[in-house]
Amino acid sequence: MIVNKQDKIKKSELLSVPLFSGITENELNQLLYCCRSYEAEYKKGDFIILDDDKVTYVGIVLSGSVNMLKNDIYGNQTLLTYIGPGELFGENFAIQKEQNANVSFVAGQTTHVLFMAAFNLIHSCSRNCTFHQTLVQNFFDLLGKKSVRLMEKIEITSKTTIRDKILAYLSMLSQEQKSRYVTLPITKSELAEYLSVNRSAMMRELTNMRNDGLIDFDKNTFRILI
Amino acid sequence: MIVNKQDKIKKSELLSVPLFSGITENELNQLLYCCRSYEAEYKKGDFIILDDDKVTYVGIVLSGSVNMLKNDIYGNQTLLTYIGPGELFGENFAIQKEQNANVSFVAGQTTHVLFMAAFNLIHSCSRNCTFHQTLVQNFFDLLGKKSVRLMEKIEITSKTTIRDKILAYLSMLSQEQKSRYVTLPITKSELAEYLSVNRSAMMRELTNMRNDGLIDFDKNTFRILI
DNA sequence: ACTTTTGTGTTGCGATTGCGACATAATATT
DNA sequence: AATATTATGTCGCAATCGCAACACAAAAGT
Repeated sequence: MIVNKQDKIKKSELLSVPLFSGITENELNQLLYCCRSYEAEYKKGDFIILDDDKVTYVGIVLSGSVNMLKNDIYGNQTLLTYIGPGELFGENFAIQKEQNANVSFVAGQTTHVLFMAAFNLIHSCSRNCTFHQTLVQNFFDLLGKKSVRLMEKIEITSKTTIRDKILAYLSMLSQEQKSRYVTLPITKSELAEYLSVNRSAMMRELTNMRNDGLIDFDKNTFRILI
Repeated sequence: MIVNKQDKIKKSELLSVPLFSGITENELNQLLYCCRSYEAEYKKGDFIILDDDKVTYVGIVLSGSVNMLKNDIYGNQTLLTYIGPGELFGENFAIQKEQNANVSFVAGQTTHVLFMAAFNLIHSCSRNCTFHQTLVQNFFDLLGKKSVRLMEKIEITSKTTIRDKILAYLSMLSQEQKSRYVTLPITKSELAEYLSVNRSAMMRELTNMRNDGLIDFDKNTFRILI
């Protein structure tokens, strides 16, 4: 995880962000201006506020990670999903307006974010820039991925036992990281929250699974032994 | 729930679909042609296939409902969400290409669906129709709602006890239907599946809750007594 | 009208889980 | 370097839940 110490990230790095795939450096400059974009850095635990009264922004995680939390009326909190580098958040501007979804975004670690005005991003500007087609397509692709993330979480938490939830989660990580050695992108406590299970019950089950020869782990590194 | 017996639904009814909000009847005609749209009717339990090899279509539920299911590699099935009149499904065309999400759509009852080519829907056609701005905006709003639906499910299933899950679910229904008398849009068996709990355990808890004076119910009608 | 399938409701039992309490390790903060 | 905070690991106990099995009602298909 590389944290950029400069105020502004290099253009070349921005070009590798999925949202800008197929966009040239020239177009990117126009685009960033068009969408009133700016960058910000957050430390672990910082709340990331999206609403700027008049303009609604979407955030793109450049480095680090952002946790998406939902609070219910009783004050309970659910970790909906976490957003990694290259991914979008806050793109559901419809939500914020129509109903109070009580979704909040919190930096999971030191995190660099690029903000852009959502409206300008998806609508052609007066100059009818050529890249809007590409951009809209990319935007939809990212939305699809976000949706997949939520569905993954549902699939995982739908398992009835803690053991099955852990296995489903590790299996997902294994696919993502293309290895049977996987590194947790979150703390074990956060994992328990993500799986919607009691933390100590999860710890107990983890050691049971190790004793049963299903998995092995040390700190945040896990090995899946089938 | 009105099921249209005709082959084609009236234009005036289509205009009331959220995706077409702000679109004139004239524009709608262009649009439907542009997007190679067609209608289909399904009976309860019918699988709805979206992939048409070359063009990927999105579906709009005109009447009835569609259940969105996810199958894992072990053959387990999860009811991700259900899609009601005016709502979209299959819009994540990015998903089907990039990774096999194993999502399938099944009619929950007699259901009328309008299909449209997704690409043409979000991209301006050669004639640069004026309504594309509006359409893209509507599309995003609907995607946001879909996302909210998934988050709702996560919030509900994240509760630790069956009782809390039921209460969270009924509270959501109550908000939707703007009444403390609510009608289940799905069967009780499907509800258990949606809540990711054992059906008989859910039944037991329902009667417990009735005995404790929390709720009352008859068939598919529930009353919330706080 | 009859049969088959699907949905509803109930119960006992054993397994799993949440909870609370505690100790220690690791990380931040000053 | 000292202190505070957060994360990790373990355990006993009581509550909850999944499971299996059954009976009956409702709906769908013939």
